[in-house]
Amino acid sequence: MQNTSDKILQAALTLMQEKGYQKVSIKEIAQHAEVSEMTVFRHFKTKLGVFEAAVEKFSYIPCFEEVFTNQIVWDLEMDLTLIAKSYLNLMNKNKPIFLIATQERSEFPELNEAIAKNTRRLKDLIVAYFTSMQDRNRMKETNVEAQAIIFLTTLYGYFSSTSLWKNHFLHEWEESFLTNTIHLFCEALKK
Amino acid sequence: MQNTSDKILQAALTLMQEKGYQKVSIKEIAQHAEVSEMTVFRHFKTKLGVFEAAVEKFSYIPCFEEVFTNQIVWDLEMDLTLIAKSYLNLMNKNKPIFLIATQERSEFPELNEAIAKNTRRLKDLIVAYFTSMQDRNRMKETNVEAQAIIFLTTLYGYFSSTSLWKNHFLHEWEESFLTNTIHLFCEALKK
DNA sequence: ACGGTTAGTTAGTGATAACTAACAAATGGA
DNA sequence: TCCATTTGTTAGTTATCACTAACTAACCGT
Repeated sequence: MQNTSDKILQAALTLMQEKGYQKVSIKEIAQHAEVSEMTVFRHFKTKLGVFEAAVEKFSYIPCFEEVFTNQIVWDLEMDLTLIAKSYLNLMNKNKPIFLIATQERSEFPELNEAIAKNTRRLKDLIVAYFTSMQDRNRMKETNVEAQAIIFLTTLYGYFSSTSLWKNHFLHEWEESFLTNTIHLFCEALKK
Repeated sequence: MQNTSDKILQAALTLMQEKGYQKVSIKEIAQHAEVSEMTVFRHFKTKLGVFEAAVEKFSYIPCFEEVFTNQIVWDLEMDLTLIAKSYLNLMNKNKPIFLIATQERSEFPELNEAIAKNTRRLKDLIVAYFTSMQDRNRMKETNVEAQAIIFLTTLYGYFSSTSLWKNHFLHEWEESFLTNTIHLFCEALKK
């Protein structure tokens, strides 16, 4: 069983990813956490305090470097699968924060930065990987940065549309999207 | 010069796409439109009324069918460019509504539906196009629906990330993203 | 059993915002 | 010039919400 603070933060995050920061009231959070309103203020002083503590507690910073140094096997299809899963794992663990960030762009622009920073790091690692694959003569000579960006953008599009929108065109394709996408990239880039 | 109603709707849309529906006050809209608060209520009765009128006035429904029947030349690269531009044109014209929709998912879920419907229509047209290209022996035999979905998801990822986030990994690649993406798809799918 | 920490209750404050009412000023066509 | 429509002004109502204060009840280790 979790303690009072955790119950509050969990409730806050759950409600805010649905409705956004602004539209969730302290009263609502308290009810959802089954504590009194006063308890929330005693633990976190302000509503902003609740929010910041929740973000702090639930944000996930991955270690991509470990993946790239230990799990790469220099087979384009297998490695792209690994990379895609690493990215989606990052985004899924940060999904509540991502969802709040989209609803509070103007109020908390720094929220996005936390996620974007990780994505940029991953992009650089993919660029390095592609370059190395070209050196090993297993990938066509193309602009590696462009390919890395397109790959990440596709994954972002997949994550974003499935997270944000229920009735998207991806409907019923969620399982096979990844394998089809990686197959496409391999067709285009493999040597 | 536009009339009073138009000035109000324009101001409302401009402010709401930045800050969301909830966080924009009637007072703010009135000031931005250079009218009095009362004028806003007299024209649209409620805040929701302002919003609905703005959405009505500024939503854009494209005619993809015209594009597909008249402008297709059965060259994969040229046609994908055309299709991509049609999609981005749709999304850009509906950008204000898209931006509000992302900030008000829970409050106005039907907003997304308006855009999603067009996207699904476009997807079906792309599937038909790909099928026809296979019949003409100009495209590899693959699952056309998967390819159509991946193509649209990539374009959606591009549009979404550039619209929502300032400091994304796409930075500085915005112009050449399209040509690189289309080139990738042609490499993978052309026969 | 005592004392300190933690939580609940209740009442209230101040700010904001949607919306109303009543009246006055400006505008513009016949 | 007169009338009708549109707009501005001001004052007020109602509701919500973040946040405070003061007191009380339960819990828990020593």
